[in-house]
Amino acid sequence: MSNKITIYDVARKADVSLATVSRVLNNPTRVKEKTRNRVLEVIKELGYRPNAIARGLASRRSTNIGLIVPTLSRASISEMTNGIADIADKYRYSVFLNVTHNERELQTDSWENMIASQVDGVLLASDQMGEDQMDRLLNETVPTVLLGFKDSQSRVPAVLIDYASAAYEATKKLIDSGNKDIAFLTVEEKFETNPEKEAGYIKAVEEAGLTPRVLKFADKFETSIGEFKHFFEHEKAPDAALAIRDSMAIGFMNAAIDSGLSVPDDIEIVGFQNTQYALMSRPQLSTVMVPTYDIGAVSMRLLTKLMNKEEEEVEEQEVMLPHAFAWRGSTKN
Amino acid sequence: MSNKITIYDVARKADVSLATVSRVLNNPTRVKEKTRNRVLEVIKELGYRPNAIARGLASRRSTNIGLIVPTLSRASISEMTNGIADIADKYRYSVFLNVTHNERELQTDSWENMIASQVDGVLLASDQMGEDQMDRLLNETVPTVLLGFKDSQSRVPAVLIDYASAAYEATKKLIDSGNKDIAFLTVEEKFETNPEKEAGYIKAVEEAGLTPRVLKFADKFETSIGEFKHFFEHEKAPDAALAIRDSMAIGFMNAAIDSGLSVPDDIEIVGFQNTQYALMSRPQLSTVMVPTYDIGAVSMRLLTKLMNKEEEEVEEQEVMLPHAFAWRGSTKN
DNA sequence: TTGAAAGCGCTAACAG
DNA sequence: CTGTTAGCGCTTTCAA
Repeated sequence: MSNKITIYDVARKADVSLATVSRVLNNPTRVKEKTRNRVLEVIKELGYRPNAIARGLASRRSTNIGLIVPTLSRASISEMTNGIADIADKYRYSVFLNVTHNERELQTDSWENMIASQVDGVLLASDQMGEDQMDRLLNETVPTVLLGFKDSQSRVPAVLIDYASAAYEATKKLIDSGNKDIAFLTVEEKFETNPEKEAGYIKAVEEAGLTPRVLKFADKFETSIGEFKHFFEHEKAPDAALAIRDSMAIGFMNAAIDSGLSVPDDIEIVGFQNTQYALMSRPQLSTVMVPTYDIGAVSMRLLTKLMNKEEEEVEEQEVMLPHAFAWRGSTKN
Repeated sequence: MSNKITIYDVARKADVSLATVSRVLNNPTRVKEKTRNRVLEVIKELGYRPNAIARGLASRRSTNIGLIVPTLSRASISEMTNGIADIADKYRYSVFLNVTHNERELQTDSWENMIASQVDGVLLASDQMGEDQMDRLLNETVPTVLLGFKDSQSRVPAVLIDYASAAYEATKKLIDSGNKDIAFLTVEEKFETNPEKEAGYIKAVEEAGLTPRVLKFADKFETSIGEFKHFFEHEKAPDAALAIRDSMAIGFMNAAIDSGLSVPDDIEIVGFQNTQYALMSRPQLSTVMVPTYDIGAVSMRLLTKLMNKEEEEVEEQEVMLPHAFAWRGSTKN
């Protein structure tokens, strides 16, 4: 919009047809070097910038991708988005951002419109999609990659970590330290990956002949703070706890300390994600290290391949990224 | 792309011209109700979704806006973006996300291309723009709003808070509590708003006849942690400190506590922004409450007005949002 | 290696 | 209130 200069102006001034100008932009090798240089010069001279919209209409490729996230308030989502943005930039794709707030209403036309015609592919980090919404999304013909969770029926490529194993291993560590009453801190809502984390936790606990203790708190941090306080005033404190998120682990840990317990001596705490939060708490939080940035970067890269049909043959990709652990002050040794 | 159904298909099936279909979509009142309903029905029946790209080309309005941010790793930026996304959605604008990493290189063509033809307006939250870049941005003819900072020459509409006053008032509070050696914690880089905060701090300190003490630490949190530790081992601890960011305040506070000091008795700490971090630290962090979400929401709203030329007459808008303070455990009383 | 010409799917005068 | 007709700025055959 900003530039009134069109491909015609360039063509005229360079004394070639607009087809040639188009070629130097899209298939430079198919234009004689001399002509190409002349055109390039005029382009620079005139400050010509191709109109991406016209290009999109003519070529039926927008070089835009759509990113659907539930919110940006969660550090993990933001970090993923950083990874996506970097790789998208590298491959010259622009990113359409769509924040859904996990609304389950039918009123999802916001992202549907986006998909309708403006994007060549979709990255989906919304972690509370209903089956119905997922179905609608799959009906779209644009390639899609799921970030940090997977379709229950594995119909869609996804990039994630093995949450069940991660939770299993973290719980195992807590068991090996001699803890008997190990709690799992989660939320009521069925986010995509939490059930997996819970399953890993349950498996480890039951294998050890212990009793699972799943505690549910508010999703919203501010609200959960009061619940943690209430918990330590009225319930028996566990020996250890594994939380689905760092922020929840920290809220729980702070409440434990406020109630007079000592971390990690009286109670050990482990979080999930390794956000910046983990380094800010006292003691610093032990946590599952999720390669969040990489999940974003890898899925964007995968999407570029799908958009170019580079791996059309591979029907069902599921990229499992490695996880690790950061053992810090909130656990013993 | 996903839908092969065009406006022609709808027109044919509804037995009207494509112009009429276009009208029911864009100027419903200018179509007889009966016709309108018939068209609407066919649209639904066929599952027709207008192609936004074609629409953009024909109308020369994309209903897209561009959002330029330095990173999403900073909680304040993410929260702003949430506000932007919500209002954009409300006004049916799509958001192009561009993460710059504050690179000062010439290679800024990523956002330049975005602006070239795909957006009707720009929201700029990049807080380290050089004069040259700013100039280039101003050369673009799309309306632009700055978020959380302002153009030094006030040429561009901006939505922000009065950082200088906020810092002044926070410092004043620290002075009134009897502190003499009050430090200001900042970073080396010249982000747009930090000099303002510093100016407010300096003003308050000098007014009270005290000596300013500006301390600079690494921008990256992980790096700064070591520097804080080093500081308390080798330098004289101040009586109080005001930081440019919550995360910095917390890192500094933790280091103070680790060094044997008691907060707030030995040293009072105040942050800036009121992110979730502030509630996670022990003691909880007193901080300047910046209406981050609102800054995003209000600027998006302002941009819609500018894009509709609703306030063309108002040449230089500067929306100053109110700030407040959250006095918590890291300060006395 | 280059040019001519036909659209991409829609909006926006202009008639009627 | 509705239809006709030009484009929007570019890509992409098809010929030359």
